Amino acid sequence: MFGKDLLVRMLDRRDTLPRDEIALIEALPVRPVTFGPDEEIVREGSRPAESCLIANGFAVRNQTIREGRRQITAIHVPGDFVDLHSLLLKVMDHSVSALGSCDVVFIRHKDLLTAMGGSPHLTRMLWLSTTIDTSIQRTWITCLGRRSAEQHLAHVICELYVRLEIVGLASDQTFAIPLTQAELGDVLGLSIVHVNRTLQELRAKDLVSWKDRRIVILDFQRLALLADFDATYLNLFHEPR
Amino acid sequence: MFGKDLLVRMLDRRDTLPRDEIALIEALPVRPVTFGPDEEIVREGSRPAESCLIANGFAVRNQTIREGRRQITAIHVPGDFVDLHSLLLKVMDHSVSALGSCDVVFIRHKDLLTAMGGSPHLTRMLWLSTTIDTSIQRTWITCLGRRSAEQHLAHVICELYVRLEIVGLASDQTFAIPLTQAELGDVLGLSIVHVNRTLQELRAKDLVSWKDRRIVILDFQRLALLADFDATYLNLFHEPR
DNA sequence: CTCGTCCATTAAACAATGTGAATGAGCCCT
DNA sequence: AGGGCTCATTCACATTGTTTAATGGACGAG
Repeated sequence: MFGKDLLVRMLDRRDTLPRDEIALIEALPVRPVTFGPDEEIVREGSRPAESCLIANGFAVRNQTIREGRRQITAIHVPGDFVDLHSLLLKVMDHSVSALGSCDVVFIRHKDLLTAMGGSPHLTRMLWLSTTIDTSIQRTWITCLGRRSAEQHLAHVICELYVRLEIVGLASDQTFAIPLTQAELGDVLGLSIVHVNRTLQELRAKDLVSWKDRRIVILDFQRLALLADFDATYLNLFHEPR
Repeated sequence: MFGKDLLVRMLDRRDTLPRDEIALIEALPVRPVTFGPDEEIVREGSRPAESCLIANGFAVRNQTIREGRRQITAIHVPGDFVDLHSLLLKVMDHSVSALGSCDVVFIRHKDLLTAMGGSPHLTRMLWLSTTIDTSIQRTWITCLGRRSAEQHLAHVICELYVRLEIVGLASDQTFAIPLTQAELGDVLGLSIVHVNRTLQELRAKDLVSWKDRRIVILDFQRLALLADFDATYLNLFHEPR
């Protein structure tokens, strides 16, 4: 529990985790904390001695720039080891904050190092989880740079659906996520007004419905085609790593 | 040599590499290959059994989208372990190609695993190198999403200068890089025409000169201020990792 | 030398996106 | 019921960026 089961599920989707490695993860001491909407989980500029794993709810990473504007560089779902990289980066160059109410568990770097010390494969699996994050970010770069606002939004919706499905939080073409249009703008790099316009376009084409924090994908196939969505980057292959 | 000295230099800038770990790196068998301009080093969709390190020259990662358009998601300089992540990702979701003439060395995954097997710290240092890539990508996302074309271009120039300085390829506010305006457009997510306009703006402000594949930064301080450039994300801190 | 090619540059029309302001729906608080 | 909030929506207009096309310089091949 405490989200560690979801982490195992997320990793096990990519390569079988042997019993002893699962045991190492389950044995990690955790410090559970619940954050309210918009509360800061990890502060920019801080030097964390622990990493946090999402047990329930959502979190975003954001970089702030001058004049209070910000860009969300990642959306994290339950099972994501949000700032595992702080283990290596030491100083946070961005912050992590809760999207809606969010339960996380903190795990000390010290304990992580101990657990990984005896298991090169477990180390690689955790490394893999950061690598998948990177892969997602590459795709976001492409969406930001070379796709239209409409394609980009469609792409984000497809991605969230697939990622949430892995941890059992999406099915039947629908999922819940507490994302306002303003926050969506910070994800897409668009103004609120344009997010709204873009959302209308997808609605007009009967591709999605987005209401009361719940998204329904009316035609995944057409949505994915419009977005040019190809799930390869999510690394859903189960194989030796 | 073969670029491994640069890799060591790049890592050693972040945490002292003990002699035995340097020896492990130096002992890695390499397969050197030289690529011509625009040649593909790693192909999208392939399943590499080796990772490549840049010894000399530059390489870019790019994702292609419909109609031959593309987005460059990273620029790699000598010393960069370009597709170290293929060790874990297995299937490439993007390609890597040479920018100008580029010498790389390929290192078998098998040999990397062996070298890392006995050294958790070396493993972390290599992991760190992929994590720095991620950090750079996060910053690119922010540039794409929330900064003006002018700021974005200025930011890229500042970043390249700092990164090249580490490996001794930039000094006195100048460095050479074989990047055409079309390619720059694929980095910034802009049209060629707009890249040109944006470059003119920086020239008009006497911030940079960009001619014959050589960039001269006329006023780093003002350029960094304009770009809102903060080098924290490049992790230039030397400390235990 | 001359042709062809690559690259940088410019112009003008057009499309995409941002800004600022106003409105209304829903909801919590009292 | 009323007030004050957040959020979604819409409008008019400003700004930024794209597209297409044309031009000229540099350079290598023949």
